[in-house]
Amino acid sequence: MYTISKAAEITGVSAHTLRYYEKIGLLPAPDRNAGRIREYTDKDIHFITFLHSLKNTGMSLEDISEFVKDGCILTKINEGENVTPSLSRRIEILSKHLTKMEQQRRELDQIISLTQEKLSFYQATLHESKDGDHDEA
Amino acid sequence: MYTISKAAEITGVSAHTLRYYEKIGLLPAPDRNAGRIREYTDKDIHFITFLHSLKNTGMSLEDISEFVKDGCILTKINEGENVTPSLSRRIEILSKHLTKMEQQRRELDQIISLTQEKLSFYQATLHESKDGDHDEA
DNA sequence: CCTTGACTTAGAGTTAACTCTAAGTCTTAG
DNA sequence: CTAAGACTTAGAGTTAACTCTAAGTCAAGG
Repeated sequence: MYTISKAAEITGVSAHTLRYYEKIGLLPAPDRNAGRIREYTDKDIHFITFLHSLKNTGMSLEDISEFVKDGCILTKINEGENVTPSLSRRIEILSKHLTKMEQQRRELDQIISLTQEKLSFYQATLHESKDGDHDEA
Repeated sequence: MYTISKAAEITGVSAHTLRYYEKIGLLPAPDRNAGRIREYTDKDIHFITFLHSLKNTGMSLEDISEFVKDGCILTKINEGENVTPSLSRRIEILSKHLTKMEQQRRELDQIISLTQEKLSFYQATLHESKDGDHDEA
């Protein structure tokens, strides 16, 4: 069990932002200690970290919202609540996001490869120049 | 050779934004037809697409700027201009970005796997329910 | 010749996503 | 008992990255 500031520290999302996310419905409200103070569980922490990853990979809060709510990913879908959208709708949303993420993954891969190439080239150059040119400008 | 609006169409970056990027120094100024109208080459288009990928994968313009300028990735580094930073500095910058992107890729991979799992689960459920439950809410 | 699409500068407006302030309450540990 | 850290609502301020408007110029095509 973690307080909001502890959760902030662990996840890298500020306490302010955690309350903000809760307010806009992006995060489920955590349980409260004696009905007063937020108590984040490991599961909550995990979920927050997951959202943070989605953000880091360039997804907007709006998209994340649709993704986690309608897609119900990582949230309880088997507890008999009647709030889940239809199966085929969920499949549609998840497929859409999957396609987008796979495209993004390809782009990222390409950039990583390019960067690695460039980097090896530089490093080779640095080695060669040990007896000859010098480096600093 | 492409006009700005053609380039916009191809790359998905608006003409406005192309001029904006040029203005803030993110894009090199393309050659002009009779010194007046921007003419984008295939190389320019390629570079713009590359920048767009960086953006899509969540990099800020500031980071992109540092990445493409100091890292000199995809830009001319072998034409005897004295503007390149030192080799070791470039290596440092590229390494830093590479680490960040690799972390991002790990996160993205994780999300993709999770999504794929969820999706197969849904699809299996959909198949099973062919004789029994029905789908639409 | 006039419309279309390119160009310019300068600056205003917008949207997303925070980020903070005010102004107050409550509770527990020292 | 008081300071620290939790909480509340309501709303103001900030930053990034566009996005658009104004108000004008210029050149080529139908």
